[in-house]
Amino acid sequence: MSAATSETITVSLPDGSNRELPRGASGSDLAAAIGRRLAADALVAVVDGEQWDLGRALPDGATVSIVTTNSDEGREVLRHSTAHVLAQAVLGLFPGTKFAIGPAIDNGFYYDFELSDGAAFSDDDLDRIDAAMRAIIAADQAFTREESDTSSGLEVFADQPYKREIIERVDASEISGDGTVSLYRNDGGFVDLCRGPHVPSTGRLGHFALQKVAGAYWRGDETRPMLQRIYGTAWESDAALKAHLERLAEAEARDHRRLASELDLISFPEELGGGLAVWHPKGAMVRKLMEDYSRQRHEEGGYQFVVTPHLANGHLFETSGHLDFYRDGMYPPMEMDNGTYYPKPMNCPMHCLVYRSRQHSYRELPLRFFELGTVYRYERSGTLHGLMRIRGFTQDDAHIFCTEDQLQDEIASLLDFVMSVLRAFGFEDFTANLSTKDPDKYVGGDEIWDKATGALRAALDKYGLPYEIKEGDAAFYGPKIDIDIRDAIGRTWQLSTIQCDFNHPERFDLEYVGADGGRHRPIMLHRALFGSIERFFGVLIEHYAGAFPAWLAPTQVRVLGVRDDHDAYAASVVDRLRANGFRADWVRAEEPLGNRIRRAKLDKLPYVLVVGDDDVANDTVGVNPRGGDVERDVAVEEFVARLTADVADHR
RNA sequence: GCCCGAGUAGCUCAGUGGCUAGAGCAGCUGUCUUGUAAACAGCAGGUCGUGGGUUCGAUCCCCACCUCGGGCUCCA
Repeated sequence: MSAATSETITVSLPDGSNRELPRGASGSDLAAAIGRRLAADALVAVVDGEQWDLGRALPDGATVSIVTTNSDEGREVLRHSTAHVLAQAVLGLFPGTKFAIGPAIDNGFYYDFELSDGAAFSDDDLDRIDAAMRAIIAADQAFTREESDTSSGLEVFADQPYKREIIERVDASEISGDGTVSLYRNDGGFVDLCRGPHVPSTGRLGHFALQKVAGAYWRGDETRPMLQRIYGTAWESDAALKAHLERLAEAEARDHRRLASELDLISFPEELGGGLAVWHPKGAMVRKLMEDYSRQRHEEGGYQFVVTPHLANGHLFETSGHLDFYRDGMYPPMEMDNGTYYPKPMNCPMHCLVYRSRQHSYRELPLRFFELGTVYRYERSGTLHGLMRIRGFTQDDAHIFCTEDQLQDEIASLLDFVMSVLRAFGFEDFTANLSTKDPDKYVGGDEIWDKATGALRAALDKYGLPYEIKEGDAAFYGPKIDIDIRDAIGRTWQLSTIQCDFNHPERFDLEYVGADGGRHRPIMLHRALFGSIERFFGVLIEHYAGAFPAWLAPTQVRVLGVRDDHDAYAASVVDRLRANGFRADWVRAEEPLGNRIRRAKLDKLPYVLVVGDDDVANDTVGVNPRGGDVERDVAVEEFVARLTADVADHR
């Protein structure tokens, strides 16, 4: 490092080089010294790992990098500053509004407000606010940071109870602890309490869209006031904004509720009650195929099938602890002549009863029980969402009983099994979370926790699955792995879970007889793979945009005669396809061929076969595959071979 | 549960304090005999979410309820 003089400072840059600057130079000055492009794109500086406004003077000897618009960090700053402009616009248009917090979130930002007299924003208001924001941005107002002690901060926000509450919390050392808060002032008299940093001036913003208004509790706490939240999205360029809005439109087009209705898969009849679905023939066929595959894999994987009822006497859930820990998620009890019964919210207690029905030897462990078990959980009405959050659903639930020595191998093979099945359904991109012990709330000894957590981690490492560790996030009864998949348009869904349980074996007094002749406690593993069949089906619909691969498609092939005198041949082709185990149908030639093809395409069938004079003569078909080119004069046997290969390869 | 929004034909949606509430698609009946994403004609289809109120008169205005949709961790 070169020596700094009283007139200069030296900072080091991310590439390891040093740069000398006049004393008092700011992040902006540094960016300008490096290059004009950088100066134009610069938003904030990162000084010794902390984000600073560009205008702050850099300290001598600091490590500094410049955050530009085209980075996640840069977009976060853009969004935060846009939220700030939103607040300025709202306070200008709605005098007397109390404002709360306005952070950047994934892909956007929000700001929470309380309008006077408990009023709410309308869609028209959003348009007015949008216009006011654009005026503030056009004025290119500078964001000016100032630090103040908490007492003067409280004065500045004398009529802003939410800001005061935040300051008081800062004062209580919950956030910064040094007794100061930072304010940002814009031209035009707007001042916000804000940790910062912000872009240098509002002119750097502008590629934003306000999206929706929603209610949100202050601090997410339903005992506190309901605020009006405005959501928006902001990007570094109009092109990026447009791309994001197109992604949202694509997600909407794939919405499983819309596709399930269009493709006649399932419905949610009002008469049935909220959060309950009926499966129509086509949806039920896909479900059957999912279940068939699941059962086949479990059978091959050494699982034993068990079946348990939907109701149980309350004593069972006292033993399992569900009535103590999970009562809010359970359906209300039914009083019956010999006790109080509950619909089951989970299958594990029943599987413990199966285990306990007789004595077990260490020689039979690990024991793997599997059930497609339907459970009922009370979800609050506002949280229900299509198939993704539902009140009655079927888990592909396995419980594995093993010895402590088997834990490591069992978890490793379990993870292999889960991943292999998920891949069979067309998912390729996975991440995992490893949840570890909450030191304030757990059962079982530290030694077994360490061992189990180590086994989970080793399995993830061995498989090469990227994972994050969620410290203290485990349930009280044991550590767990959750597996997220990434779908065709980049969204992630949490599906599978592998959980260690040191509690149930204790509560149900489960035992096995060891080689030493003594009684020992097995360890229990919970494993859901699809999670819920309903939810997994919803994810599949969205992943494939309703166009199921041939092995899952409710109808794989539709055969269409060109004229009605080809119908008999079409029917005979269908018979041959069915004889080969395929799901095929044909449609009478009453309407023009083009229209019948169109309907088959709208139904997203993998194959349409068209048969005419040539085909009748030569025992061939014209193959029109989904998303491919038409091919004429394909021998029926040849087509059967292709479809067989598609199904075998899960295409 | 709470805030906001919505509920009109099987689906997607127009529409109005006042004659008999409309369209497209789907459905049904005919006609057409078709070679790769929309043939033609006709018919039928509605307690305008449910209940109450205001009114001479309500699908429309008011109230309640039901259902659906968006949101309710992201820390100034």
